[in-house]
Amino acid sequence: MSKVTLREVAAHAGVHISTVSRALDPERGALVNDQTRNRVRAAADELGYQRNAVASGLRRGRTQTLGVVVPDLGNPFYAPFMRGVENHLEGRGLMALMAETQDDHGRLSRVLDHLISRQADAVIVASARSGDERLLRKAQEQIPLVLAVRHLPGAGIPAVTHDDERGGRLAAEHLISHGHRRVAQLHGPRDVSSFRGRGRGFVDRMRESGITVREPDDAAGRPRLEEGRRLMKQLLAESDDLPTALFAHNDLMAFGALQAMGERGLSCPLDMAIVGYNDTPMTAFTDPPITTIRLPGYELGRMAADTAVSVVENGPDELKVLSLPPELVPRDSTLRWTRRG
Amino acid sequence: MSKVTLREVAAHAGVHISTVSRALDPERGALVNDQTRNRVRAAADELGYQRNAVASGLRRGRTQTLGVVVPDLGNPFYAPFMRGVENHLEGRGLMALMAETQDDHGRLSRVLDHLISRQADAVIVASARSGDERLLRKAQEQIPLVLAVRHLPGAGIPAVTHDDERGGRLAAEHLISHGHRRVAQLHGPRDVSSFRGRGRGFVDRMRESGITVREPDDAAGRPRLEEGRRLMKQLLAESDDLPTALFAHNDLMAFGALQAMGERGLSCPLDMAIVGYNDTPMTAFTDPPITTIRLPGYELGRMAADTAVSVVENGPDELKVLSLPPELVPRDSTLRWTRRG
DNA sequence: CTGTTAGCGCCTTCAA
DNA sequence: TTGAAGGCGCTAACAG
Repeated sequence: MSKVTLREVAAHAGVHISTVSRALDPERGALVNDQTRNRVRAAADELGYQRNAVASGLRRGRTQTLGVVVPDLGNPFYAPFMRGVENHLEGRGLMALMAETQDDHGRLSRVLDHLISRQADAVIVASARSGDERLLRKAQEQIPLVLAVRHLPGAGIPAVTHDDERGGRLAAEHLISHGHRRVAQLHGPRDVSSFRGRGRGFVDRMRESGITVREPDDAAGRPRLEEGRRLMKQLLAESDDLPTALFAHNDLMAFGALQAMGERGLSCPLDMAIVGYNDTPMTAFTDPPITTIRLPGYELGRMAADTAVSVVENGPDELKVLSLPPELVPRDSTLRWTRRG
Repeated sequence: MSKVTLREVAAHAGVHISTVSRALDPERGALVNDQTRNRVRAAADELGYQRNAVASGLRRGRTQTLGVVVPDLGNPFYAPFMRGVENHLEGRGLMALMAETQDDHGRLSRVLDHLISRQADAVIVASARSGDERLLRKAQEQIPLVLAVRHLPGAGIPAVTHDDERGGRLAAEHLISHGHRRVAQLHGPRDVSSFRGRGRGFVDRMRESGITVREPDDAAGRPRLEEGRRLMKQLLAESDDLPTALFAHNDLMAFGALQAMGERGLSCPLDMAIVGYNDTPMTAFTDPPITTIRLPGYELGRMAADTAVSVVENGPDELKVLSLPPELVPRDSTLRWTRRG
């Protein structure tokens, strides 16, 4: 493997290694005589020198590395998110260390320890849940943190999130305007602020129109397809007086609900309309295409990365909290009902 | 930030720092007296010591880091792949540095340089294309490489791939058995071995049954939805004598083809049957659900990570090349045609 | 079993 | 503008 170090380059160029170090660093290159610098660069090129970022990181105390922690890489929402992060880092000489928590507190703890040990310059945490506050605050003493997607209000950590409550209201308004009065929701895990926000917004807006939102006894343990299916089955079993519309707290749960309906011989939107959340790419292609609230993953990723970088460079800003607005994307899963109603 | 180093722990425990280093390393812990070790551990816990992995990496020449390079994080196929990698590393104390190439040669080159500079212990390359051989061979002199998903036969690099040619044959057999005799394919980028394999297998098998495979003049520049749509439009425009079945080289292109059909008022599978490739999760939910060839992303990710780890630990094995078998997943996009035919 | 010594490769004073 | 020296935090070889 490569053993070309500053020493070899220095010998080759006939200068001291500290001169090479300076000449090869864009920031300090100006401190070196033009001729010398060219000579050094030529030598470096010829020998195929590549700076050892580990040694550099140790000395400088900066590793040019960001940790990115997501709950579930299997959730298609996080692909654009990671992409947004990566695209923002690429070209800046930074790279992302990736980790998944499976919404497990212990795992989050281990991941953070790991990232601290590796001296990541900052960590983007997209998997925060209530109950993680203490852990995160403690971690923050060791390493700059930026929350993304899921907020943790009051924890004093900068965040790049999304107005979930407004999203819930949008879903409610859409259904109300389509004439629905018997509605239900499949609630995502209650220890995640995003789902609480969605639920609150939806219920509040419905209540303003005098409508009570039904829910299965359970909330989802994980915001995944199987849980959506399970809850929907429960809902369908609970009564014959079925709701005419459903708000699922994310698209995966909406798919699960769709499956459960299919298994019972019910069709969407005729028997029940469905609104999902996230605008996962696949919602446009399902049968029927699903009306959903757009949560801009790519943009959130970019902004989270941007915030993290600026926190590293300028120190923790005055607790920056950004929130992107939701947007309703109407599709066929809420379409036809009006024709009947 | 944390400044607890071995020195502090040593002082606290009243021993030399090298003893602390030994006591805290599971591998060398046995070399230390039990009492001493306990004392050291207690001190470390009390002070909240966390080993500096950067310093350790510099000294040991091992960073416990793997690079993972994929072509496109937006392609849903790579989510399970990355997940497989991550899950295999988690628990082993390794982490993945993630990068995307967008199928761009220059970008791959930069990414590899970066990973070399960061002293990753090995790199999993899932974005190899013909034309990258020289680059990759050169990189391999500096850092162990493992190819995943896309093979580069003859480059002398260990690989964890999939039998694409067999997959293409499976697609052909399925269509033949459904009575199709006029068939076309949407070819993925020709500089990627996987697509060449799929194309070859499909065409060969069809030829064995005396069937000529039609293709639009172009191949896809990128294996993405828009390209699938574009090619399909081209195919539909080229003649009135439309094929009765289509093989798209991946699911995204199949979606694009489906869109193009919809825009022309054609329906699948009645007007044309479609077979995709990858078994992306969403293929089960589209309208119609798409028959596809399963490419096991999660398993490939795990195996690639496993291979990379073993290459790091045991040195480059005798050019290990693993290949997982494909499997046809029949769904509705090829269903009804038989009822007519 | 524990301490001493000598770096890993780089960057940053400080001096010349 | 360049060189010399010291050390980031850790570990490996050698002594004792």
